[in-house]
Parts: sequence; C-alpha cells; structure tokens
Amino acid sequence: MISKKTKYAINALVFLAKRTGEGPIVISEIAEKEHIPRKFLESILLNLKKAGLLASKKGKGGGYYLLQNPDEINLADVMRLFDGPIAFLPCVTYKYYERCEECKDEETCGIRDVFFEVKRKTVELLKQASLSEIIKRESSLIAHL
Amino acid sequence: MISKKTKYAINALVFLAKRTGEGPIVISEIAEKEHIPRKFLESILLNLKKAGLLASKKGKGGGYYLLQNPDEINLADVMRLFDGPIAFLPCVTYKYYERCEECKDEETCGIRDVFFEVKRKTVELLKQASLSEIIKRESSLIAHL
DNA sequence: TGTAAAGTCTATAGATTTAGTAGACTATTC
DNA sequence: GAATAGTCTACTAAATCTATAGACTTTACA
Repeated sequence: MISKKTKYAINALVFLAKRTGEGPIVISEIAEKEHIPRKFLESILLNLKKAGLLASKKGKGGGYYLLQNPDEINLADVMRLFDGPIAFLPCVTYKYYERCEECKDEETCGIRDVFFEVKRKTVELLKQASLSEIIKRESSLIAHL
Repeated sequence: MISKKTKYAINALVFLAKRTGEGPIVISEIAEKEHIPRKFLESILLNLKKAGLLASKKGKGGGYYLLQNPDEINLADVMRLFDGPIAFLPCVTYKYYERCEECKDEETCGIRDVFFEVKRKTVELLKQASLSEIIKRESSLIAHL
C-alpha cells in the first residue's frame, strides 16, 4: 500500500496538471478541492518543490504550479520520493540496495529472481503513468460510461 | 516492501519444500539454517499452520512439514496472509476493499485505473511463483553460473 | 510604508505497525 | 516420568505514519 502522503501528492499533482496555464494555485484551494488536510499538504508540496516537480510564489497572487510537463511527471518517481523503493525486497532495488541478512547466495536466489521480475514490470507500468496519461485515462473512462 | 515476517515465512516454506519427504523438521533447525530469530519464527509457523499450509507434530520426533504440494503454495497467498493486500490502493483490492475518502468518482478515477493494472500484473506474477517454481529457478540460476 | 496574503520552518504528538522477547503451558515419545 | 517439541498469552522497544501548532519570511499592492 502507498502512504496517504503519496496518495495526496498524486492527487495534488493531477489537480495542478489539469490547471496548467492558470498561474499559481494556493494551497488552501488544493486542500479543499482534493480533501487533503491543509497543514499536511503544505509539507507535501514543499517536498515536491525540493524535488523539482513544483515551483511556488509567495505573497498575494502566489501559490504552487508545475515546473515540469505533465507528461514528464510519472507515478514511479512520485512514489519513490515519498515511500522510498517500489520493490518488495531491498536486494532488487537500484537506489536503495541492501543485502538480505539471511540470504546465502544472492546470485542464485529464486525468491529474489521472482521479485526482480515483479519490480521490473511494476516500475515499467508506473513509469508510463504520467500525469497526462492519468488525465487521458479519466477522459476515456468518462467517455465509456 | 514486504515485512520481515513475510520474508521469513517464504524462506521457511522454501526450506521445508526442499526437504519434502523427510518427515517433520524442528523449529530450531529452520531458525538456524535460515537465520531467523527462533521465537519470531514460532509465531510465523503457527500462522502458516492456521492457514492450512503447514502441519505440525508435537513431542520427540515432532516438527513442521508442508501440508500442501510445493506447486500449490504461491507467493501471492503467503504475502496476503502476513502483509494483507498486495495492491497499492485499497480501492483496487478484492478482499480488503475500501473507498478512498478523497475520491470523487471511483468509476472514472485515472489513478485507480493505473493501480488496478499494476495490481493485476503483480498478482499474476506472484501467483505463478510457487515454491516449486522458486526452487526450479534456483537450479536454473546455478546452472547458468 | 504598512498590512494582508501566502508560502516556509521547526517542533511535537498520538496511533499504529514492526520486530522481537519472556515465560508458562500442553502434548508426545520412549 | 523425564525429555522433547510445539502452543499460547503478554509485553515492549523502535520506527513510521498522519497529522497539528505556531512562529517566521517574503511579496503584492494600496
């Protein structure tokens, strides 16, 4: 399961993506419209800013806006940012690699082999899931109702 | 990431699968050979027994052994047993379904659509990963060294 | 130039989960 | 009946998650 933090981050990003071009959007509006606790959202947006996905403007007329294109921001990156590795085992991650303490031989571990495949497919699907793709799917789902 | 509990459970199951036909294996041996804290392993094996994957015998000559065939026990079931749902969101699980509080319309949610696909593929791969399959992969990895 | 708007930073805190430990109890074998 | 081996109940330390509180800084604009 992803954390609420990650879920909120995704919701906020999709919200901002839908309103690209409107200039900065204030935190309060995102919080209200997306039903996210205001103070919690603050720290989430700050993280997204530090990571280079968002930018902000202070003072009147300020708020947050996307810094990257909606088709460049994908769920794999967002999930990694807040929840860390996507893989089920530390020994099949790239950036968070850690050896399993109980493991005898990593090279020939059948369990690792399975989880490596799962991770590969998962990351592939999540990388394809950009903000644009999510919005496109939404339109498609509405059209088929 | 899966919990240590789940990882230990998988390790113990693969260990027992490799020794099918040898009769009951004592907890201490599994704990030592697989480097799992003894007391922790006890409760894990008890859970696996309650779930019908293992059986046990008390007293001298006792221990644990597989109740199902190694090709009937798969990682999806084991992971669900200890860590609950495999999916990233409660709204795409079958047995643990829960609505997202912030969600406006589940039917047309693009985020949900993506995570549903990820879950489907993940479960498919994990269902295929039986104890036999894991052991087979291990042999295969050794052969290709 | 000052005031309101809006983001930023630091600290804290309750709830839940994870990973384990301790010890008494029960059943079985020989 | 003693040794062996699983079972059951309770507890705990540490980490993580989900926030909340409040003071501070920057900016726009009248």
